[in-house]
Amino acid sequence: MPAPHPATDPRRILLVDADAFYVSVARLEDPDGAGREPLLIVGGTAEGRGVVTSASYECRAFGVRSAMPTAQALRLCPRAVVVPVSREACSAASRAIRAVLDDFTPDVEPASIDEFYLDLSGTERLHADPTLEATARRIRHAVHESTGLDVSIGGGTSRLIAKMAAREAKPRRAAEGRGGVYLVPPGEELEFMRARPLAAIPGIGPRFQDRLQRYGLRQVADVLPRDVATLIGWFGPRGGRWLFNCVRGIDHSPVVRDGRRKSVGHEETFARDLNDDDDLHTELTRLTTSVARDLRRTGHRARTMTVKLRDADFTTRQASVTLPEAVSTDRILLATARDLLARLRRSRRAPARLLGVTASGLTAAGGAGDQLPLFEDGGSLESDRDLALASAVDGITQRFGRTGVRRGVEMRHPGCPPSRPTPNTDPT
DNA sequence: TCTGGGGTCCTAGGACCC
DNA sequence: TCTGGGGTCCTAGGACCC
Repeated sequence: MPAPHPATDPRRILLVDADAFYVSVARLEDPDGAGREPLLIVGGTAEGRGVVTSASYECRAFGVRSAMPTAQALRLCPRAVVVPVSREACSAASRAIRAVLDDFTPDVEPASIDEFYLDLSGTERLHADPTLEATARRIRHAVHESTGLDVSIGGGTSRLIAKMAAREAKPRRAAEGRGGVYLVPPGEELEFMRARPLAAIPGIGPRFQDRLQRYGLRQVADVLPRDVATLIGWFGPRGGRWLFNCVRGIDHSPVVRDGRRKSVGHEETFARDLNDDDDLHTELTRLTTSVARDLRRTGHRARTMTVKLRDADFTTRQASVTLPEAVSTDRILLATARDLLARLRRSRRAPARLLGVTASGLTAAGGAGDQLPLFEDGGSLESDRDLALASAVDGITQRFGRTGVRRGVEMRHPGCPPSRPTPNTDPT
């Protein structure tokens, strides 16, 4: 088989994107409840501060969109039913889709929980399909057979084109049923792009749209007549060049198999703002131990910790610190998080609506660079005892659930219920 | 309308080193 | 005593995506 010729053979990229993913998973999980409800919203509750994670196509007909406050969504569509969906079920569904895609090419890159890029370049003979479209249809069928989920597939010579094409493949209305396949043939990228608004390009959000409009640019067609120098003058070397290529459908970024995870974090918006240091401390402990557990479960250590605080007025601040070595035990992570929270509270004391903890600068536990002797006496931040304790706690948590082990700080207040303000959003 | 939770990537300034 | 420039790391903030 002749090797593919990058200079002459166009790439064959697909974006496989699940339709109404969270709603579909909720329906599969509860066929007799959510499964029978056409007007379905996954997301926060009406009383709470939640937003819509995903809405059924029937709900979208009322103007309901994801990221919209749930209260607003219910005003638009009062008969909608709001349900939660478990994070585990969504992860399992995502893995199940991934497993099907792996049968078609080794080059699968997850872009989010419900989106995957595939590079099918050079697989023509392998699949023996007459066209890329035929392969895409087989993929849709295989995913549905195996998972019960519907996907829409966009395709073309780059990730950018595949992504934008996928939108064209989506079902517009519930009546149209399942999504489909939309491919942009090689050579027709410019024509495909020309007809679209700039806002449709991934990476052009509200802020960039504002800047573009200041120069009278709303449509791809408005940008096409401008030369690179002009665009660089307006949007800087990076932004200008990027935009120049984008509007022509040019994107050379590769599909990368299994990009390494860069960070692990958890955050929570409280049902009511918290201003008491003990309350915040309790929440910080809960979030940090949970991050630590995920870190160990996924075989990571982290060098950088970040604590995020959103004040009642929605001002969001963060503090971070990089440790001399990568760590993964509760003791060090908790001590670090506490320092960071104290720093944020010192600079401004306002009721908090959200607290978040993120670990980044990840390294594989036991991998190269892990546990370098840092101090002259050969000591390190975490003792063997810390590590043994952490793994014992993980064992207990796994067997008895998260209530099996509680931190001392939670037990210090016997009068309080187990310190967990009811999360008002769905657990995804 | 009153704004979730999971992420990635980029920028800019300052520290520090050569 | 004053002065350069490049590279890397760290921190804070922000845009963006699903």
